[in-house]
Amino acid sequence: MSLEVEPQSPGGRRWARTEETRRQLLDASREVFAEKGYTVASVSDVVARADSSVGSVYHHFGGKEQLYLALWEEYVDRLAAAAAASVAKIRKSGVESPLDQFEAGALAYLDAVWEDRELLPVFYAGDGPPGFEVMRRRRNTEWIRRNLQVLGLGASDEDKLLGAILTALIGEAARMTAGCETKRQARRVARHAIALAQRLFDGELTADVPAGL
Amino acid sequence: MSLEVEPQSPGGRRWARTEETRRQLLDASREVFAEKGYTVASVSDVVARADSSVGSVYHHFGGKEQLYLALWEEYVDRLAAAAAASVAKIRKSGVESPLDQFEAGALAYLDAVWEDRELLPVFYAGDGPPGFEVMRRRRNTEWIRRNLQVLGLGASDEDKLLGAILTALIGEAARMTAGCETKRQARRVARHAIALAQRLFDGELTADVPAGL
DNA sequence: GTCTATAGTAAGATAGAC
DNA sequence: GTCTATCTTACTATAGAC
Repeated sequence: MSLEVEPQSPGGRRWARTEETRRQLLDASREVFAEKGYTVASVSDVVARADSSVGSVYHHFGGKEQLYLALWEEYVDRLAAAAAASVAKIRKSGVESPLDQFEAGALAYLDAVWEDRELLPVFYAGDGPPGFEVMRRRRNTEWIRRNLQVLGLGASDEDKLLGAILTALIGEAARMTAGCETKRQARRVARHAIALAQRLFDGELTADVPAGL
Repeated sequence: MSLEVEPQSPGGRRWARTEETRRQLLDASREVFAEKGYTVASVSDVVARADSSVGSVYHHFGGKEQLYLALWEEYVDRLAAAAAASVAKIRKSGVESPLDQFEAGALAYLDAVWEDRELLPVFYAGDGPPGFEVMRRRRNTEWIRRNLQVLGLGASDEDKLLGAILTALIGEAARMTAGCETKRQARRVARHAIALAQRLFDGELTADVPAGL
């Protein structure tokens, strides 16, 4: 957007300062959105918390909505990365079974949800910018479907429904783990949810997938 | 609220007129909310469509939010009534199995969703008054749990999770049936969803429930 | 890049005539 | 009960100094 060509001062101060402002705003917005929700929270609330200014919000993000969206992007990236890393790791260790890979990925995902549990209600309370809920749903469903296409899910109505339900199932598991006090409890919930998910696959896949899976 | 003691004119005109205004506003709001969503739609839009006035909205409902809520109450009542009627009917005909009763109720529910499919996105798009999403979720979960307690679901974390997931499952089925062109397709989706739901019960209930179920 | 001060806008809500 | 006209409020978004 703006010209970033000016040479940074020794030690990268200039960039560091800019990035710091961005971070401060994101961190503050996380707190404020968590407390008040998107609709009620105002830009003033955020900048007050961040010890920054309205102008900076507009400079860095373009407005309240984009600030919220930026926070969300960071969040989903973090969760997706956790899941992907776990899957990569287990594949490297020689596990080929898609179901086992799903289990590992889902578990890592839900662990990450728990670690960052303060943030989940912000995006799942149904209080975001107009159109956000639809966007979030689409993105989640997309992601689940991509992760499950190894299991041979197609584009039939039945498979779409299954995909949507699995997405919802993971979503409910996420809500519940996010509400857990301890990581132990969260893990328990996660494992149970995954078991339920696998119960849904079972009937669906027995036709095509070798029994050894 | 106001004094309703004045004698109605012959044929109940006075009351009829009042009720008519209420209905016009509800019907108009249904259309407007369906087209623009809650946030974007304004009270003026609604009264324009209803050939009514802002004052009337505030007189009858108290504001935009309460108007939306009234529309929702009507909607959920209609769906719940359809489900309850179907369950009552099948029980009267001698069916005792909770699972069969669940099937009948869910099917009737989803049929009703399809009949009134224009309205579903209004309440499931995540665009309602602040706090609505939470309220809707609570209400749905409550309702599902009440309907399933005959199946012996308790208050453990596991059962809560199962309840939440079943609620979500019905929700996804509802979204999808609402998007179907024909009643035939909708039925297909509904049946499939119910089959998936029963797959979730199966593992859960085999311990307590006689095999004959 | 950061800030303060201000403008602009819109919509929910109310008062009061009929 | 119904309507019109108006008020009030609060926010997003911008302009412009530093």
